[in-house]
Amino acid sequence: MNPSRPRIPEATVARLAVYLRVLGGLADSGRSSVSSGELAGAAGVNPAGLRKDLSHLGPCGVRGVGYDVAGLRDRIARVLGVERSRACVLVGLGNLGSALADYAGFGSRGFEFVGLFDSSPERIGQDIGGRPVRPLTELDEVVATTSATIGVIATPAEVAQSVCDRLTAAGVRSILNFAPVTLAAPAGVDVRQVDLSVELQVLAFLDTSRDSDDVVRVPALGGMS
Amino acid sequence: MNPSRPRIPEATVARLAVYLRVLGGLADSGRSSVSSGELAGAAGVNPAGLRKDLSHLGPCGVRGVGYDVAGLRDRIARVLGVERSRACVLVGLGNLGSALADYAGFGSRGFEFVGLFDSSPERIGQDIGGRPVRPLTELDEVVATTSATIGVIATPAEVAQSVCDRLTAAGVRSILNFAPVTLAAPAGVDVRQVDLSVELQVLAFLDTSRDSDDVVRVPALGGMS
DNA sequence: GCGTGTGAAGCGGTTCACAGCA
DNA sequence: TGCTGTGAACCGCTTCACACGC
Repeated sequence: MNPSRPRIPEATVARLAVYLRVLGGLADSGRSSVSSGELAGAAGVNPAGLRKDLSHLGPCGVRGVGYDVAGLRDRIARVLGVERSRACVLVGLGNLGSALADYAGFGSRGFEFVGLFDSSPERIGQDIGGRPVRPLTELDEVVATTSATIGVIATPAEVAQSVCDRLTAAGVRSILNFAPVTLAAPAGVDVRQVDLSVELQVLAFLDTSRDSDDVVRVPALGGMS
Repeated sequence: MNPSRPRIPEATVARLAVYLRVLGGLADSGRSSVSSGELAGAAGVNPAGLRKDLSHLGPCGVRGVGYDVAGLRDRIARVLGVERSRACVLVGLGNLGSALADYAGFGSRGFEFVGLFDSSPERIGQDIGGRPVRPLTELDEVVATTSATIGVIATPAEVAQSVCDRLTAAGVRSILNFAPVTLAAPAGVDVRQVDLSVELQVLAFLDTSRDSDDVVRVPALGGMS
């Protein structure tokens, strides 16, 4: 009865979030319909792959025509669970944490920071993005009263694991971790890791191997006829 | 003759960067040797998978013993191309860009920001992380004189594509993009996308589907003997 | 004996080609 | 005719099991 039960591959879920962003832009500019080809182009993927992704939601287009922009957007939002705003807590308000707290993009995409936490006395009480920074001791209370299920860690690496422990103890079930450490969390808690250095190092590798390849680069290019 | 020529899978490259981080920590704490099991545990992966990953670099352990911490670390660093510091430029010094420019972790992991750029007059001239913010007009010159091949985009979405165009025109070959848009770049230029909203939305999905699954959750748990 | 290195099997995701419907 | 929806082939990564070497 529920078409999303048979499980959606995680790779597809990540792309659905991208489609959602593109569809939002199209809707804002007044478009009412798109083809898989156009949508795929804007999202940077293969049209057939996009249709396969959408097929996990059940039929949602019109053959020979395309997809209804607003309808598809709402459907994806519902599947992702961001059709209404979700409560998040953020721990660690250094440069990165402050940037996240201040980032307007989250609010418009279905996330609201209902609690900002730090352990440093000089940060507590500050206002960031219109919300006060609280001491970590209030974490349990805030998570309980707001029913927040998502936590974001933007602390130094050394304390990230202990923050993770406190978040899970407080009832948070999903964690986005920016600290450069691999976190251990109880079963049933999802942890996603964003490591900025890893991203740069992958780029560095592609960069280096591209350079080495240049030596053997195909010289085939003698005019085109 | 070069063991890394047969191409290393990108998934493996990303994990190599994680191993590198873990090995750095082990070396700092004085450890001289590790087994695949221990290293895999600390990196959050399967031991057999770790050995398979390392096999792409050619034999680099001692059978029956394990891996030499410093030796493996240096070898991975060389393969990734971060054995010496690499020059990067950063465009966009809002909250996120400033956080990145200020992040000490990059310096210790083989990256140096040799140029910070913004188009906003009130940001130009500011010092962030000990470096001055310059106008975008100086981009070509800085890229040329420093031979920077990596660029980081932390601008608003609206201008990200034009910044991407300028970076590639200036000679940058690898781009890390934080703006929530899909960039189009010439062939031969690698673009990696980090979209914070996408990460949160994937978490939201896992969160929602976990909740639905709870209804059918295994009640098997009747003491442990 | 122990832990690395690796061929082989297994699995999931991507691509293709075409059937189906407006 | 045009574009969606999808079964099937294809490809690459992950996992397993075991041979190899200290």
